[in-house]
Amino acid sequence: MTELMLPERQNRIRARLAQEGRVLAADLASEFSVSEDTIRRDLREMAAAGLCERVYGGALPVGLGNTSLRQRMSVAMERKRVLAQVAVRQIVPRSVVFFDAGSTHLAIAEALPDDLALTAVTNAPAIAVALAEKPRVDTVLVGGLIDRVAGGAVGARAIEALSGMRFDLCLVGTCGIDGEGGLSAFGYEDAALKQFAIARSSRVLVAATTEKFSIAAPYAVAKAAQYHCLVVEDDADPARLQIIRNEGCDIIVAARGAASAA
Amino acid sequence: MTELMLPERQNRIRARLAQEGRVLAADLASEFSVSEDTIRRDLREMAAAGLCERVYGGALPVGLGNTSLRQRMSVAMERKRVLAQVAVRQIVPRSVVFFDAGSTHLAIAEALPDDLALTAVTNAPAIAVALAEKPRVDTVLVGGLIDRVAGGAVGARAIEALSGMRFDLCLVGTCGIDGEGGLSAFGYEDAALKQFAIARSSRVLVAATTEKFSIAAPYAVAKAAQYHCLVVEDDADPARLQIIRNEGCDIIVAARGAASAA
DNA sequence: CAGGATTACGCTTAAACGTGCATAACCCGG
DNA sequence: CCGGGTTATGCACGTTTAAGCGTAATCCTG
Repeated sequence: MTELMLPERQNRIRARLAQEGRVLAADLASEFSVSEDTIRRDLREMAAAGLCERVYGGALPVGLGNTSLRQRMSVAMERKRVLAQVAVRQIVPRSVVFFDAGSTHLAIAEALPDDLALTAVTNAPAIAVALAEKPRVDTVLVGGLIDRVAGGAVGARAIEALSGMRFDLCLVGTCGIDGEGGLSAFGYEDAALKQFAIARSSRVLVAATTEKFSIAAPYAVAKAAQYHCLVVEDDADPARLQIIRNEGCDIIVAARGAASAA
Repeated sequence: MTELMLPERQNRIRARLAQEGRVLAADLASEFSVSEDTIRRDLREMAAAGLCERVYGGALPVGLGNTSLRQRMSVAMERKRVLAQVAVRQIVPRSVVFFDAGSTHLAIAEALPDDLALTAVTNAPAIAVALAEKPRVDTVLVGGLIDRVAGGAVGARAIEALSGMRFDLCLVGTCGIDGEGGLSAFGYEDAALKQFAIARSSRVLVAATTEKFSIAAPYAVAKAAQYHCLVVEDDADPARLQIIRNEGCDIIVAARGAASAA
């Protein structure tokens, strides 16, 4: 077997993932005649780029049931709940709020108090289910083809459905935040929908767990200047927050335990 | 059987849970060639993540987050699962299927086998969430204002979204069945949506628990001649079934215990 | 209420892991 | 041609993880 260049190797790994539904680090190492270390590095990179999901012993393709929202819900749930507690206070009664898909927003939907009257619009079925529990919330579902990874409807139909609406507040999710506070997403259509929702909202709020700061996703969604409020955890890097604050964003730090604002 | 990685194993357990309604630790251990201890660990983790309910000897599925739907689920949960097992066999691979809102259809969505490829269209967020767990199902969400009672989107926007589609199979719910097999619904808009979906489907299947035969809902949806197949429980009144059969419907009786049919 | 089945818990082992570092290949501006 | 810088890779190290085993506690059943 002729020696492969790095991108070739990663492409082959992707192909095998798609074809066989899984890859083992040891297999790949012997197949490509490289050390398992190298393979692990590849898999780590690919996972960071959203091309696969890292598991012990190898990797699995994204969205094979393992990336269900419910699964993501189970990781860092506690942290997301803390963010949600704070974010909920930013919602003014009787306003029209867009809930973007995402586990953090699911936590926010669950955290809504029972006496809060609201018109909620969402493209994520799981969020719609959570909202149905809230007696005073009218829920509008945005239809379209469901993106497994995003966990919500995206694409032309979803955009079309949004085009007749305006929101008082947009809760937009992000897959990664760069140094200047720029948001990015893993999916092309997902990114487009987020941009569209932002453009139709008078106020935009982003809630992000700390790990989002070390993830770079391929598709840009918005710069810091385009959203108004960022809710972060108390272990976020203050230097980076200051940069974003300088762009004109309000930053709310959700302290664990006592959820107080700054 | 090739050795499975941890997330794969847990996914399979989930699949079996959804499909068979329960799992036994001992069975899973021998099936996956791991110790029961490992299986118990899996089940414990899954239970902690809210993916199943731990019981002595194995685990049971846990309903989705929706309370009202969940309540309805738990009432006739077991009966609906039996209906679902039978109804699933009526779904031909690679077809386009409309799932009307309703707890019975939620049970059907959960009962879909993992290897069934399908395009599913639904107006119920809870069903969309269940479908998202199925790796080979493309899910299209029908948007609109959510009707709390029906548990799905209804009204003008939902109708509009449906108007560009045609279905190979329509799983339509009913609130009541009258003496001649006529279907009825509690909601005006809900009834309209059902009629619209039926009109756009080449085949229509109704799954109804026995209590539906003694309920009369205010809005008529369809007569027996308009649907092709009715799945009922084994305690349904044969005389009434015969009347409906005379209208030209196939009737499939789902026997409890042995869910075997042609 | 006794006995077998099932379970949680702590411990152990081997595999897989991430990291830091060294090496070698390559690129590119002098 | 040459020397600094970058990149891909492999290796050694200590760490983490998954899974099995033994034991004692717990649960069902008759």
